[in-house]
Amino acid sequence: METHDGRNVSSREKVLAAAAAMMAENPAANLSVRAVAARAGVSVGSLRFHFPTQDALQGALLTRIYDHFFPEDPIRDPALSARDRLVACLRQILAPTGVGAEARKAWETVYKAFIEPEQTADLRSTYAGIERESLRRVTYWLSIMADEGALPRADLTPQARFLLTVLNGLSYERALPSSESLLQAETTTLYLAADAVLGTGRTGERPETTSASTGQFAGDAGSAP
Amino acid sequence: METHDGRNVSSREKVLAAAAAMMAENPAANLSVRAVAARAGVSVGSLRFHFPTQDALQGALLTRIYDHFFPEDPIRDPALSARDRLVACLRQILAPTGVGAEARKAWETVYKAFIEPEQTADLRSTYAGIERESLRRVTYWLSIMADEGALPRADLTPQARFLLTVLNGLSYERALPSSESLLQAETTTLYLAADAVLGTGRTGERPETTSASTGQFAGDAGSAP
DNA sequence: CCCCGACTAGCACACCGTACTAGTACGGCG
DNA sequence: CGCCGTACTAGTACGGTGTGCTAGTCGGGG
Repeated sequence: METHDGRNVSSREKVLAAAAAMMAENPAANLSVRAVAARAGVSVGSLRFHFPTQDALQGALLTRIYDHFFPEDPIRDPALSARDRLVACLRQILAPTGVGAEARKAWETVYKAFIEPEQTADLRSTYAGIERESLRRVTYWLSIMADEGALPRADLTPQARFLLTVLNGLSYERALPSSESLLQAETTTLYLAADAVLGTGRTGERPETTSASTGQFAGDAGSAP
Repeated sequence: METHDGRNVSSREKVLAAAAAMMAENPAANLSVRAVAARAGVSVGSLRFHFPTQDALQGALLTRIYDHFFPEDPIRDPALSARDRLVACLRQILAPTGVGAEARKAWETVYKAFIEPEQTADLRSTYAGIERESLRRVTYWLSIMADEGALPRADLTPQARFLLTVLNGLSYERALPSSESLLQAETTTLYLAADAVLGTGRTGERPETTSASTGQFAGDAGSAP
């Protein structure tokens, strides 16, 4: 916690860890400046120094989560419930999108590649390949969960397509100028989508069951001191 | 106008009118208690008396506006089931997107308006207004269905946001070169999304005592009344 | 008559995000 | 060595939000 030793791990990291932990305990929690600062044991001034705006905090937290949420495919992780695993996997797809300017850059690429140019048969087939690849990946995850009985063994394509649509919407919203906190909205939406496919968690239910999953990465981040 | 004549038209109506006017002038405007009260020429206390919570104000305003502008919203069609009505309403939002080249054109507009240019505060607020408008509309639909008991009465924002994300994903996919039959996939996805928020369509489908009293708003500043 | 309920006004409170200032530790430089 | 600039922290202040509480006004019915 020294002010200026070689590693400035002190405050910035503590804040991030605290915020992650709070998110883990309750995804709907309000990550207010003071709450996070208190939890991290730093002052709001320090927090503001490292994260000049609330958006910055949320952005950093978002990238942190997606960065090392899980290095490899968490689909088989036995420590996680089905819906947590599914959400983690979906986040894997969402991760390369990035946030903020990065997300906009990604969308520029997509736009110039597939939407702006003339729609030739060649272009179509190229995109069809990409789409099929994502679809295959999601379907693979779903099939594993179907094996576990988490959802009925039937044609999983509609569900997979549905999830892909949600992911498309989310990445789209990442590129748009959203003034509101992306973090919570995105998490909630992901769990809603997972529940829709898995049949778990009726509407009114709170997603507090996620503490297991997010808690893991939170502990990872906060283990510094 | 008098305080207590037969009709209490005085304050309640003035507040509603003021709020509607403010929203008409600037959809991105923040309908804060004090701003609306000042505009209406009443005190925040009076406003609070008629609309005990901000949600109540927004709800009343929402019904008023949409009843006036969209009298034949399919949301009221008694011949349709809840999920059919919801899907029909969602299609209303999706409709202006168009399909094929038209959808790409629409997307180009959005791209050049909100993603490509520099992200100024002005741009942000403009988009925030649009987003909030859509969110309001969807929330309105959901609130009606909540009145019917089709889904638990709680904070409908997450669900509405979820549906908007799905719509965003769908309109995005309309712009992309998709070789397969868009219509069927879209319909399936829409119904999956509707089922996700309504809780219908699942194999088990237990009516289940909705945990209405859940303090699902632990995140809501923690000030539980 | 007086009292009661509908209504109004206004302030107080807790919380939010952000700006700003004072103070402290450290490294480099004359 | 002393000095200064940089990095960082703490604390406070300001304007904003939604909500609760209390005192006060009005009109009509016991």
